[in-house]
Amino acid sequence: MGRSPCCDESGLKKGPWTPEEDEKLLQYIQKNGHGSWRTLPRLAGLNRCGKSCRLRWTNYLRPDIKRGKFSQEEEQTILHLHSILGNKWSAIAAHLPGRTDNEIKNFWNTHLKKRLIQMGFDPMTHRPRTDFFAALPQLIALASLRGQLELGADPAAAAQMQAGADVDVAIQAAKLQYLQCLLQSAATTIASTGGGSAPDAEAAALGSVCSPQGTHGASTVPVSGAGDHMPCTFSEALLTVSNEANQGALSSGADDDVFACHGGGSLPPLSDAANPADGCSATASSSFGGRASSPLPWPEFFPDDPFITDFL
DNA sequence: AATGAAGGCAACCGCAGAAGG
DNA sequence: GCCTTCTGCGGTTGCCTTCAT
Repeated sequence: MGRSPCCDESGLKKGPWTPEEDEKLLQYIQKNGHGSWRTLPRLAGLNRCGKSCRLRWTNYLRPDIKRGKFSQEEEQTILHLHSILGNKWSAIAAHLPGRTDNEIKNFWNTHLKKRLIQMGFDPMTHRPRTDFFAALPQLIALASLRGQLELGADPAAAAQMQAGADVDVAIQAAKLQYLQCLLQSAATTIASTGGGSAPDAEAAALGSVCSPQGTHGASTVPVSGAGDHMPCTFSEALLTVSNEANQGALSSGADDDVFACHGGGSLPPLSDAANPADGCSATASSSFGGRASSPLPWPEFFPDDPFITDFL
């Protein structure tokens, strides 16, 4: 490709647009359409390159542009589509009438991305940060070592603890297996990140996301069934929660579904933890894989989680 | 009130693919 | 099939505004 930029001709104005320039461009396009962007500036009497005119039109002057803050529904749609499409801003914008790709990109970079990071999610994969998982084995080993040292240094305490050993060992084993399950999930995520072609992903998005006309909310949850689908990315969790909230189901134990992995101290079955193909091993190729009944830990798994702090 | 830092947004730049000759 | 031109997209930059000290 290597083609020279269209704006390298000297004498063409750059930088912010003046109201007069806006008016000229608006008038011209309303009268004649934009036609060829390259010739437009000359015909419209603008000392700008065509590229600059096109950008100004599509991002600012277009009459159907929606201004103002993004609604919660729009946020959810962006999060969901980004988890599937990645940085395909134009594709995401196509699902948000009145919003430009530039606006969505800016909103993502300045708000949503930071929020995900703050909540411990990788903004690219929408999954818990892998750097935490990378450090987890060492933390576990350290905790184990500390426990053994304490036991060895105090025989009386060791004897006392032996009394409740059966229960403790069982709990610790369960917790360990649960953590292994999480680690397994992280490894799977890393290994499979980036899979899937864009058209496929977009098709999947189209199938599961709101219509362009914006009937969000409950309908944004994948059609596969909110009842048996467990969230595995941030946006899915968000969608599931909001969906269930919309249905007034949260108060009747629906949150047990969303936060089933450890919410309230419940743990996945031990047999499940040993099986990499079960629900505790997330696959990143699609957010909507056939995980019928196994809970996923992602949405609520944080380093400061009571379960984790308790374990360590 | 002044100043520096951080945040937010508009616009630019360069690349890649499509279209046309 | 190759080359050139045009358009669109995503990443990045820089300016302006807001906030904190």
